[in-house]
Amino acid sequence: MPVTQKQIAQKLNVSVMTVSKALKGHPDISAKMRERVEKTAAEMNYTVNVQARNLAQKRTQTIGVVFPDISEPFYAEILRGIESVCRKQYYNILLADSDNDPRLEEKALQTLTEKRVDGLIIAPTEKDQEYIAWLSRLTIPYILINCYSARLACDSIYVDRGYGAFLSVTHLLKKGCQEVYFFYTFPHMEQSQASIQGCIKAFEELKKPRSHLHLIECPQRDLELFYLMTKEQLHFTGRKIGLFIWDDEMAIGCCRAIHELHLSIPDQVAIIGFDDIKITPYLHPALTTIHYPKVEMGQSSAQRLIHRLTHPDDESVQKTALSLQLVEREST
Amino acid sequence: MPVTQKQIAQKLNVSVMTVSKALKGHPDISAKMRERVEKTAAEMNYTVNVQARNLAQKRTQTIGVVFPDISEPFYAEILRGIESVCRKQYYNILLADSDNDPRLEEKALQTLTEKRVDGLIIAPTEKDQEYIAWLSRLTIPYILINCYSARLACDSIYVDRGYGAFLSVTHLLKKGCQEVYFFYTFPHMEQSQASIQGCIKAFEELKKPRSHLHLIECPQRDLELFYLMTKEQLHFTGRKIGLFIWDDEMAIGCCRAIHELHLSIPDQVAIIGFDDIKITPYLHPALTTIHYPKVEMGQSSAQRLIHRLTHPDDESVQKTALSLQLVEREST
DNA sequence: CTGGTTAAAGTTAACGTTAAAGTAAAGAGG
DNA sequence: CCTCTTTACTTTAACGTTAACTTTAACCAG
Repeated sequence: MPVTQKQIAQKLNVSVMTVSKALKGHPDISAKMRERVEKTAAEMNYTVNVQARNLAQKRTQTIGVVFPDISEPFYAEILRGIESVCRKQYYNILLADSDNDPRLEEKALQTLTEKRVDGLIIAPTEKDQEYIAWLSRLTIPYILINCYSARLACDSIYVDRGYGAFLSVTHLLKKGCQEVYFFYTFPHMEQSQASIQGCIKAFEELKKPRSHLHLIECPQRDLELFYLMTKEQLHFTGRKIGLFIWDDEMAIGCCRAIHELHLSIPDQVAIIGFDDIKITPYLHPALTTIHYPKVEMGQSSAQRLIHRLTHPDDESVQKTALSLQLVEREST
Repeated sequence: MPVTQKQIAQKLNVSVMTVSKALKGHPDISAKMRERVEKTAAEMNYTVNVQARNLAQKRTQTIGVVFPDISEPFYAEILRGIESVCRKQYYNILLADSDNDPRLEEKALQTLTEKRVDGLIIAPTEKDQEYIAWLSRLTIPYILINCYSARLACDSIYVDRGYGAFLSVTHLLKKGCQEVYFFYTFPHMEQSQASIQGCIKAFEELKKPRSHLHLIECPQRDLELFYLMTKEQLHFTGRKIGLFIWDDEMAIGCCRAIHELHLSIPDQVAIIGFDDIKITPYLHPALTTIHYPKVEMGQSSAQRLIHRLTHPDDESVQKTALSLQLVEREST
């Protein structure tokens, strides 16, 4: 069993309060006494019991982060952004993985609430009515990231995926692609629908026939699935093909399929991803992609949340869109 | 402020204890009363304060996990293994990232200790004398993974990287490579030294001249660095080159360099990675690698730790080596 | 030497929950 | 009808820490 302040106090024949005050450098305590306490605490291998402290102080100095899948390099980079801000402001992070499952996400939110985190940063998996109702039941400040919903009146930080799609498809068309395929997933998310609209808008602005835009819905975000769907759906007829893929990781699977179909990148097939994860410049061919400001998104969300925590009276709702940029590499 | 049992009790005009017992289905409480309490709790949006409960129960039902870098797909897969076991046994996970920095690792251990996790699973960054001393000060059960040290008398689960290196280099030599390069990092780790010995052993067994084995030490585990080092160190003289790279992710950087040097894989350069992360089959060319039992490592460590927690009297020390396997793909 | 200030402790109660022991009323057995 | 058990709840105390208040003794100006 871990050592407590009480045990230190008994050993030194002082009160528990003296120990508590000494350990946090309270001016009530004389230098001599403080040193004695510190020395004994070190000898006895004392560490505070954060849970007891939190209970007494009625705050945890911790924020909860809920991601669909931490193992995606994409979320890992957002997390770095959050972490760097939290570290400076002495906040701890409690991370929960929803595994892309709305039910697990609710459970994660439940768990974090029970641990009494001071606030939440959530990258939601889904946003149906029920989920929104659940969110509104939260009594602590929270911020949604990587998600946009007009229906939700809460702080959120997102990118305009529709605009990203527009950029991508415009780029593909300008590169001479005559058939454009958009491989997407999460069909129920507003962002997916916005992406589709972005693709269509690009076709309209460049006055290309809509029939050359192929929208391919992948039921799951899975490497093998994107690989198989590409192999199945792609038909090369001599007309240059443009591929816009939901994200960079899935694009790796699609590239594989293109190679196995013996099509050349970027001559016969141009391909563009989304996110700009770290390995994209090293892939063969290096992947053209839409740069997603991941670290910035993490930092902004943490800053905003901490602001909310330290200014509970500020009730304004802030929706921030971060900007996207096309990064041209070898695959287009 | 969150609702407490006290507030529920007041509303129902019963004692706090009745509420507490009712909420956990204690047989002392009548069905009627339990339903009333449950209903009111739901209405008032009550959630337990886990910290208070942990304090009272003197255990957290939580294990701490310390990884050098969660964003590596490698650790993400180990984590999945840990998670699946913990979920079944009703343990929570508290994750900490040491960012490959021994000082941050100590801090992470400190934080987890303060949060009073019941036990720890640690993938250590470094293992100098000071670190070992620090570990021995821990008063809770812990398990080291992905690390082997003869000097440490504690539970550990690891793979024999030396044997992996032996497998790899033997494979490269049998594929006709005449010059073999081993790109490695973390030179102070016992595993790195073991790998070097494994390479040498392969050369000896196949009676190849040691001078054709090139050991390249990369000061950091970084994609750009491995890419640059490959470009700088590789000299193709017509003799087939074999590359054995510290891990799959770094191998992606090396592949990039090989392409830029206009060398063909696997004809002029064969390359083999380590870990078998998810994307390797989809890379172009698909990467030959050593399969690392990541999920199994996670599961075993969690099982072992939970065993230690539930059988505090069992003082045996268990060192488990998991087996490695070569997965041949297109790059060799 | 008095009254007031200050330094350096100590006391009390609280945070939200639970374990353990206690109690009152109802039901059972002889 | 009296004891004995059982049911259903209540009381008390504890977990480890801290906030807020109180005490004690020393110090110092007038």
